[in-house]
Amino acid sequence: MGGTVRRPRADALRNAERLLAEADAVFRDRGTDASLEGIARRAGVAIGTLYAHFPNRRALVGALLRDRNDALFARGDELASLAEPAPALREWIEAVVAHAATYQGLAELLADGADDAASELHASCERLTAISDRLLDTARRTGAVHSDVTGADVFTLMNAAAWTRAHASAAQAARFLARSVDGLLVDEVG
Amino acid sequence: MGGTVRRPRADALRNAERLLAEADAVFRDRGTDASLEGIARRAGVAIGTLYAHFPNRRALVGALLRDRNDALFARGDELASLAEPAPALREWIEAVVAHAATYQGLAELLADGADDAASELHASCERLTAISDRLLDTARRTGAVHSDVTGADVFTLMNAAAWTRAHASAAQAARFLARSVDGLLVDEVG
DNA sequence: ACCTGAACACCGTTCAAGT
DNA sequence: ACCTGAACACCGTTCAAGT
Repeated sequence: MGGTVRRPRADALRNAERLLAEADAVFRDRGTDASLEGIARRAGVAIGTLYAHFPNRRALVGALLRDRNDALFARGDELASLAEPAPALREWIEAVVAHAATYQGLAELLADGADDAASELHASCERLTAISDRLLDTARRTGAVHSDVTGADVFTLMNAAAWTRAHASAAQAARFLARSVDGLLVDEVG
Repeated sequence: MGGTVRRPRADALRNAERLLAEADAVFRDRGTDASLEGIARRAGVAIGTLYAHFPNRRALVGALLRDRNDALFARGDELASLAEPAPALREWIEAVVAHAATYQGLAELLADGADDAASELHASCERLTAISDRLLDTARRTGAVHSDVTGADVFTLMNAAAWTRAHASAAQAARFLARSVDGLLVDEVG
């Protein structure tokens, strides 16, 4: 109460930014299990500085994802107000899968984060599930989707598909995702 | 040529068996990424002994799986000769998923092993895919399964489902698997 | 023929000391 | 207010020396 928010020191800000930039590069290359010491080294700071800014690996990943998450949530809200709910749901799932596959290991962090309230990624997992539920609701009203599918089901599917992207050929992963999404939708046969 | 196969020394045999027993226990507990040093310690041997018997982690996992794999392959051959191909395929998939989920991390080793001819698990991955293809063939002949599904698709699905078992609630994982298998089968509606 | 364990290179995490 | 880097505890992997 009455505590003034101090603006961070300029060097601290610069260090945080360099750490994020190097972490992004390294995680894209080697996945979210990559060495944190290597990231600090590449950013030109001591390992203690990395821990001062990001108390653990998930916090670092979470910071890296913040902007992309916001864009994803906004896109989800847009899609929810679209005329055709089936393509909207499909596009939503594809966007989230692409997101969850940006780093190898991220799908695991997300899947685990949904069930762990202490995870730095927990809130975004709940948001992804909630948006999925919303898209399903409208899709259900037009009979485009099977009636018993939940947002949690979609969240599970998205993580499994993202994981598959890192552990199967691109072709196999694409087939898996397409088949999974088809399984949610009610056959549009005459 | 003419080389006589030497029977291993009794102590070497005992060490290998203790290593396998402890590795199984530890892997069930902590997954296939668990410390090999810890396993050697628990088995009462030096770390070099573990490496002498099993040159790498995959070789250790592979040795552990040998018996279970044989049982699985035999079951697959049985199922292939069953009258009703749809339930046979379903049971096959469920058995393999249970197998691939015995250790956390095993689904990843299997998925990666399919594309890596150097992996100690490669041969069993190919066998699982081949048996899946056989079951699909007979299922296709009775029109029970979608015509474009391949053994590789089923293999991918099984790994994704096994991975999900370790990274979602049991209920979610079961729903995911059930929905995925349903997606393979042609609707049996009148 | 097999086993031991030191040796090397690496890592996560904390925290006293500096600026 | 922030940064440094030593300290501690741990690990994978190899290989010379022993039995």
